[in-house]
Amino acid sequence: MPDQDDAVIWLRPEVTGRGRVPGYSRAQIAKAAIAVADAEGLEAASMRRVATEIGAGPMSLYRYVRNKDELHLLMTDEVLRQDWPRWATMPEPDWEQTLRRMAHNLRALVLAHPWWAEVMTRGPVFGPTIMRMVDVTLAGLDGLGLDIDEMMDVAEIIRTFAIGHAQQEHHAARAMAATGSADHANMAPDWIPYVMSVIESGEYPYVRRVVLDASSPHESDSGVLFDRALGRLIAGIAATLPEA
Amino acid sequence: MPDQDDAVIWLRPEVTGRGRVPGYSRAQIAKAAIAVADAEGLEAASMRRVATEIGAGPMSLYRYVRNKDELHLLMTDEVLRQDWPRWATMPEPDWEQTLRRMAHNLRALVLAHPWWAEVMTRGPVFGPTIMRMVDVTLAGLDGLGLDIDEMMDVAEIIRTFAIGHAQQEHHAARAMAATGSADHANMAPDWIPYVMSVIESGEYPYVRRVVLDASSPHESDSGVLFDRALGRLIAGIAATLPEA
DNA sequence: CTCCGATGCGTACGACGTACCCATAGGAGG
DNA sequence: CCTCCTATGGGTACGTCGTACGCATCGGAG
Repeated sequence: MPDQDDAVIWLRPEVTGRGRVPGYSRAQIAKAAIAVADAEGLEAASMRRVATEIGAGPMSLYRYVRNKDELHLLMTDEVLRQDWPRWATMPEPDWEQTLRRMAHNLRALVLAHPWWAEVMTRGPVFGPTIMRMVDVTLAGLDGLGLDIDEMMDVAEIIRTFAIGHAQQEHHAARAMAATGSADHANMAPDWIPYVMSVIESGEYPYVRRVVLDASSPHESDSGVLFDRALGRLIAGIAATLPEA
Repeated sequence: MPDQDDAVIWLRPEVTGRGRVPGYSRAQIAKAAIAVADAEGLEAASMRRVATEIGAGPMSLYRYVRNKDELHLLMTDEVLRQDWPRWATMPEPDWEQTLRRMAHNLRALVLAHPWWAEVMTRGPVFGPTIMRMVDVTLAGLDGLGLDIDEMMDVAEIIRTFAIGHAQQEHHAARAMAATGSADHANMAPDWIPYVMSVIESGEYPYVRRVVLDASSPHESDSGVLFDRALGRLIAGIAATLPEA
């Protein structure tokens, strides 16, 4: 895990040494915001909500963070920082193994914190641990005859795939949980009648097959589906390496 | 392009035949909302804003759409409907060509309407044209010995990759445009000093190389980068096909 | 002890999503 | 033709949001 001092190198300095001592910490704020987002979604992690969650006034967080977007960056970096033990032993000597581990780590993060994918894909993401992750990944791709742009491109492909696929897995799992449990009527998805009308219209034969012929234990082996697709992607990358 | 009547099969019926005749149309609302989102981002396409844009009152849109989320679904489907000529001639006899065209179409849509990727990845997306797109894609994967789950999985892999990669391209292009044009000081990215501090800290050698050694015309050939990565992915899929 | 800079936070403004209600338009049935 | 009935457009209102601004207060530096 990166040093706690890394938090000093943030968009704003943690402590300045002058004036009143802060009553909260960025890590504390991030943890509270993460808890809210995990339980109720990213949009629930608002400035005011997180502030009241830690017992602070509505405007107090602005001493630690400039925007709501910066709060979300803080949360995103903190999540990765808590997961850092999985990354600390990278890169592997084998570049394929490095990419595999990176992809599986990202997938696990998205499944654990679904809002994380939203922040990671909405725009460029910065933070000390994020940068360290990029550095580790690129280090694992060094010495293959790729220049820095190509290395970054390969890393981005894996990153995009892993986060996007995991996000899709999460949505599928949620949809199945919502349709399967009719007893939990509180989260009955409102698009069910529309999907029914679609498959009854007869104009979408393949969509109909997807809905009706889907194998039930779809989620149990989603991990191996992910790994299989990842293997295909890595094999494709290996095939176009310079010294292959 | 799908029939305009397809709009009738929507989450709510377009016209009921009784009572006062509607003064607006879903297509009109969607077009206005798309214009706003293209110009100022998805979060600017609010209920009130779109309503005033078409000269309606704050609550009038709720006669055409149930939620803000449903407005975004409407926009998303309308964008695809306008792009439908590119899809109407699919599927190709060659499944690889079908996937290639699908991926390139999705990429073009994301680059033309960056907010589109956000809606497509935030949750399950429905709509008549979306369903048709899924149907066409799955039709292109029929007869390869895959069951419907595997066909859907292959399509999702390509879809996830294309949208995610295009979204990343867009962010990279925006970042480069923002840093390159210092004259347009209105959109000076606020993370520049942080990135500078990161590469000056010396702790992130590869990030430093990415920032300093990046080849300038990064965006000109981003299309071929996309196509190369897509080719890798398709080759990987082809290698694991049943009758290969 | 004094000072001064940073902190915590109250107030306030505009924008948001949307629940609720009502006047109204305009085909359907007479 | 008139009447009725239903769906429409929209006004009002409530709670929440991000955040600009200002002020009292705390506590280390001098």
